Amino acid sequence: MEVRHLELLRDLKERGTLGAVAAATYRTASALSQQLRTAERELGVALVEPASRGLRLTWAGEILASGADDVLSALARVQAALDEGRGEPSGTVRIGTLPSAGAALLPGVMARLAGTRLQIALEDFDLAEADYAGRTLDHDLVIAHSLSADVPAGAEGLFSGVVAREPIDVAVPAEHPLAARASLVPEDVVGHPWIAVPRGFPFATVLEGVEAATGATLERIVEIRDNRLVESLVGRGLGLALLPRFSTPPSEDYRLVPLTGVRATRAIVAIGRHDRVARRAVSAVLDALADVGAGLS
Amino acid sequence: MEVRHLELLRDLKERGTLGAVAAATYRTASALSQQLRTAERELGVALVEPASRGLRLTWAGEILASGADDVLSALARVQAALDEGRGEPSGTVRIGTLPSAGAALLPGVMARLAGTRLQIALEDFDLAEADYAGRTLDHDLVIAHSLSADVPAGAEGLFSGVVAREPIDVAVPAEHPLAARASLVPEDVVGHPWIAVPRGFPFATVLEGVEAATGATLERIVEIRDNRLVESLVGRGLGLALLPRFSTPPSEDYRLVPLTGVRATRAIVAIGRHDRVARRAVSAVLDALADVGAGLS
DNA sequence: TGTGATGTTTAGGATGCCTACATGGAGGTC
DNA sequence: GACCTCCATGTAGGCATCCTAAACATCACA
Repeated sequence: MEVRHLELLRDLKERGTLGAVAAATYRTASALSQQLRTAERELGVALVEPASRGLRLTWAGEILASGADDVLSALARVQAALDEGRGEPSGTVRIGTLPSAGAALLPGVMARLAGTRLQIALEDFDLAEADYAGRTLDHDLVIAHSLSADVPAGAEGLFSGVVAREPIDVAVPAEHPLAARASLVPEDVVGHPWIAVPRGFPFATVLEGVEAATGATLERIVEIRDNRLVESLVGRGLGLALLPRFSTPPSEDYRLVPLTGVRATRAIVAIGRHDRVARRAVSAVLDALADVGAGLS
Repeated sequence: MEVRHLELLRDLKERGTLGAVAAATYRTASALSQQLRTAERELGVALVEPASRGLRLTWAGEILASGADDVLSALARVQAALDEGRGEPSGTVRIGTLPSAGAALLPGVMARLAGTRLQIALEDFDLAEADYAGRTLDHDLVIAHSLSADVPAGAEGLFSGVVAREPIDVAVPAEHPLAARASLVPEDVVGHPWIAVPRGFPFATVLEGVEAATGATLERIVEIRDNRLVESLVGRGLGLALLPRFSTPPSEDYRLVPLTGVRATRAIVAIGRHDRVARRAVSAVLDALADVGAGLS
């Protein structure tokens, strides 16, 4: 019963194919195949079986794969205790983030971490809510968001902590009749053209909420993912759009007006695997995130 | 952070010297010394330091040694889950026992285990209560007893489960005036010669309880450890003695009379290290022990 | 029926773990 | 103080293990 084998089975379960695990761990598929063989010989049980083009875990493989988390977390806790005793945490923390929240949070985090021995490796990606969880395979911490709950879809088994709650406002062109309003309700915004996002992407549920509340169907003139592009389209007066308050820069071309009467808030959530979050360096970054997040609202 | 190193540090902490660990794990001290060096190089911290003739753990070594239990227990739980799925447990369970409780319990346990694939390796030793805990290093399960609490002295960090509660009776020679009594109180038994046990050994606390309750000092004509020897001395009329009810055979030469008015019960307790008790084979034996123990009272 | 993706096999090289033996220091004994 | 024992450490070499590279086998899909 070796930790290496448990880890391999867990990775295999998560990444699906030997090749993917091999690439992620900088080894060859051959090495992993041999490790699986060795583990099966030592334990006397089949751990994987061929399934279509790839492999599937047997019941025994499943047991070991799910047990791996406990073992690796225990190991990570020991490492954390050691780091704790050694003083200042150090090392590189790999962060993946959705762009808007990253823009709002990470400058502050980096500033707070300047002068420490912590390094940040940053990557950004714009995904559907449910896809952020998968990126925790490649990053220690993933900054995701959730429109409906405090845990993003798909992140149920992971560590997750709400960093901030960000209102989602209606971006109104400066000359638009609604631009002077202090706040808007769903009935105000129907009948105007909208710059929307594709289904499943951020804020789509808010638009659907507006439709559900009014019974109307919004006129979606385009479907755009990138918020900068949305901003410039709104600025040119092409229509209304939804934009997150903290990460949208002020502009003379549009105004952000709060939307009430439907749920128009997203939770910005940091998610990660338990064994990685247990690292002292990672939890230090998490603290910094929470700090900066609290300062936003 | 390798499990092998954690285990080594834990063993070193428990057994005291590299040589003792080497003997217990069938390796040379040189090998272990090299392992310590490797671990220190990998972690970048000193784990041990010379102290008098041997080694002492540094603060970092202490952290890893205490973290080892969590990690090894997690591993053992995975193994147990695997065994569970595989059906019947198998393997050898090493039991150490105090002789009297072993005599009362183990025939029943062995009978219950006949026909399974479980093997029992048995050893017995007569020790002071506080010394049983140390034997869990060499046995999966140690059957000990406790006169005052439900956990034997020294076994605080270990798994422990009460298997049975055994009354300690007064063994009275058949012709003795007290032999016909249905029960005795402390006042009844002072003024008679006693066959006692050395201080710190089983039942000594009961005798001290009798003295505390009456204010008298008992006349101890001998101090004997072995219960069989005590039985024969009582049978010859040399004096009164304390004997455990379940593990003392009936005889025409003496009678066992219950003692009331002082705590005269011992808890027969199975103790073991968490990672070993997590083994499915061990917990199966534990179940059998509890079964047999429940049948005694 | 090819073509690409996937896992497996084999051989060989690098690394790591362990034993045997020699060395050095610390305590205890006469 | 000389000697002995216990304990840890250093060195050299054997052996197992883990990995890579390359060829192979299998399956799905077009």
